[in-house]
Parts: sequence; C-alpha cells; structure tokens
Amino acid sequence: MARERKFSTDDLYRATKQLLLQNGYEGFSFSLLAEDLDISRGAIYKYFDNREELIINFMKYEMNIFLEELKQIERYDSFEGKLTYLMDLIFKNSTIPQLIEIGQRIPLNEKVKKGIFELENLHLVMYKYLQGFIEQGRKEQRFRDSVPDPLILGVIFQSILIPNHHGISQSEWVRSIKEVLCYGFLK
Amino acid sequence: MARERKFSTDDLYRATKQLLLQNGYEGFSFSLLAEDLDISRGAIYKYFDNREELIINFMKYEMNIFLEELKQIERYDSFEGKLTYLMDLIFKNSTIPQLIEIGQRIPLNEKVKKGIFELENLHLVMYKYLQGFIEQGRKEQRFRDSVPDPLILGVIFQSILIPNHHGISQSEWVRSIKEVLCYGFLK
DNA sequence: GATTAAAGTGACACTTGTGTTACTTTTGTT
DNA sequence: AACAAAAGTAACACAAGTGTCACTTTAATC
Repeated sequence: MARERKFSTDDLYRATKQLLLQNGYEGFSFSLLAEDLDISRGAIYKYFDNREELIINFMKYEMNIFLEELKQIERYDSFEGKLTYLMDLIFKNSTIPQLIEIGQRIPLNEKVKKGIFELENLHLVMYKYLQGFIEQGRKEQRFRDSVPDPLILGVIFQSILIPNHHGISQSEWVRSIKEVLCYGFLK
Repeated sequence: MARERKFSTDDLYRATKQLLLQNGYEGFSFSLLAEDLDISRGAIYKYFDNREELIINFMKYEMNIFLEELKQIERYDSFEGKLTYLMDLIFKNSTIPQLIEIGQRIPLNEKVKKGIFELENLHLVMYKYLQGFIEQGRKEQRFRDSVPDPLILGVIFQSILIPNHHGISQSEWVRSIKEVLCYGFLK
C-alpha cells in the first residue's frame, strides 16, 4: 500500500559516512546530505527527527557491524592470534576511530540523551572485548608492565590516524606500524 | 592620534585557539569570537578580512613560536639529547598537532592561497629540523631499519592525541608514551 | 578647545541551514 | 476506477552566520 522508496536507510548511512569524514561533525548538514542523494531535505525528516538523531543511529549501525567482527577475536586462543586479528581488523576498519572521534562532538541534550546512552553502551561492549585481549596478554606476561592498559589500546586505535603523506604502500605502511607498536622505533 | 585598542591581536589569537580546539574548524565563527571577547563582530574585520585570513595568520603565529623552540634541538649533540628534547617539546606543545590537523581543513581558494603557501613553508621548516634529527638517528644506527622516516615522526606527533580517558597523571602518561614509542608495548 | 584618525559599533542585505506543514505522487488493495 | 497510505516535494518562518558601511567614540596633536 506504499510507494517505492527513492532512497534506502543504507543510502543515507553511506552518504552520511562520506560527508562526516569529509566535512567533520560541524560541517555535516541535512542540506548537503539531500543534495548528495538528489532528494529533498524534507524526505529525510520522514525517517530521522534531526541531524543528531541520524548521526547517532548511523554510528550505532557502524559500531554494530564493527562489533560483530571484533567479537570474532574470541575465536583465537593464542595471544599472537588475537593481536594479529585485532590489528588487521582495525586497519581494515580504519574509519572507525575517526567516526568515534566525530561522534564525541555530538552535544548532549535531552533530545539525544537516550541515543547517546545506547551508543556509549556499544563502546562499553567494544571495551569488554578489548579488555579480554589485554587481560590475556597480561596473564601471559606479554606486555611491558610499565605501560597502562588504556595506552595500549590508545596507541593501536590512534595509529590508524597517522597520515601517510608520502603515499607509502598500504601493506608496507601497516607492517611498519605493527612493528613500531610492538617493538618501538628504536633498535 | 589613535584611540586605545580594546583588544589586542594576541587576545584574538588566544580566543581563536580556544574556540578552534573546542569547536573545530567548521564550528569556529567570527560571531563566537566576538562574543567571547565581548567586542563587536565588525571590529574584527578591521584586522582580518575573513575567518580564513584570521585562522591562517593565527596558525603562522603558533607555528613560529613552536619553530623557535624546535630550532633549539640543534643545541643537543647526542641523539639521546635530541630525542628527549623533541618528545618533551611536543608534549609541552600538545596543541600543535591538533592545530595542524585543524589547519588542513581550510579550503584552498584564491583569497587564501598566499597565506596557505606561507603556512606550508613553515611546515617545511619544521620538517627540515625533524629530518636533521632523523638523519642523525639513522647515521648512528639507532632506528629500526624497517620503519620509514615519516612513520617515526607520525607516531610521535599522533601520540599526543591519544585521549587519556582514565585520567592517568600527566607525568605517568608521558613517561609511558615515550616508552611505548621507543620500545613498543610488547616485552 | 578644535581637529584628526584610528578603534569600535550596529544595522543592512545576503546566504545557508533548520524543522514544519500542506501538498503532490505513486502504488497496492478493494 | 476509486481509495488509502506511504513517499517525497516545496514553501514558510525562523535562526545564525557573513561582509560592508555609515556612524559614534576616544585620545593624541595642534
């Protein structure tokens, strides 16, 4: 009993992702989004009350996909297996740390409180999986004792964001980053 | 023969810095700036033609102060001396990497071409000093051969941006980061 | 005290974005 | 064919930003 949709929620999310990464949180607007998808601005309001609503739901969508993959880390028994899987996963999902950063710019107000809460829950789930990995590493005495847990996770997540200005090939770049993170840049 | 100034260029730069770090490039406006300094928007136009002009000049100002300090790296002869000085300098100027990132969001058009060019020149000067440090490290065989130069600089600059969500004390945090960068997080 | 010129203000016309609403289009169901 | 209902549009009133310009304020100089 309904007309066929001109654009899917997936279309919205795809364009949202591109615009967010390109223009940042403050540079994103429904106007840009509508223009990008060649639809009217009003149509978007049929599905999302406002910018924040859309962005939060998009973030939850991205997070869930990422978590689905991160969950698989538990398939690996060995610390090495988990470490390699985690690093590869993060380099494959290199936009996740950027999006998380952007997500933290959403101003918290009554309207979006619930959504933000749910998004933060997903972050906690992510942290839970990561913490499992860290604990195993500690138990097996693999990590430098003097380096705190949050820093281990921090350097892994942040290393994705190092700009490769010199256009070093992806495989070479990733291999080098892994090496620096594990063993440092000094001999 | 002139009236006393209500606000100095330094006042502008101070407020600009704060607003840029808080709101990002797209979230910065002359309106906010004027409000912050309790002056009229029109007054700012007496000194800067537009937002981009102001931001670029502010960036040049910040870069010059930073370069003045970075230059001092050459006072140290030993590689260790230079490395320690560089790390401490970057942690002391932790806003520099953030500001450089923000600066890269300025859209290049005819109006700002000259300013951007001059700002990029300052980046090259910065790179020159850093490259001197890298070369000495290579010559003295201190660096892991398999890690490319841009990545060594990249991890140093990016490490500042790792969010310390758990509020680990500054000194402890900095010490740990140095350790991870030099020797990695694995034993 | 009058003059001068820089410093600062406030209002104007304009642009871009928001959220809402009455409206039109499309398509399956009766 | 008529209808129902969801999908999409276009226009409105509003808010916040821009750049400009005629104006006022202030303080040094004659």
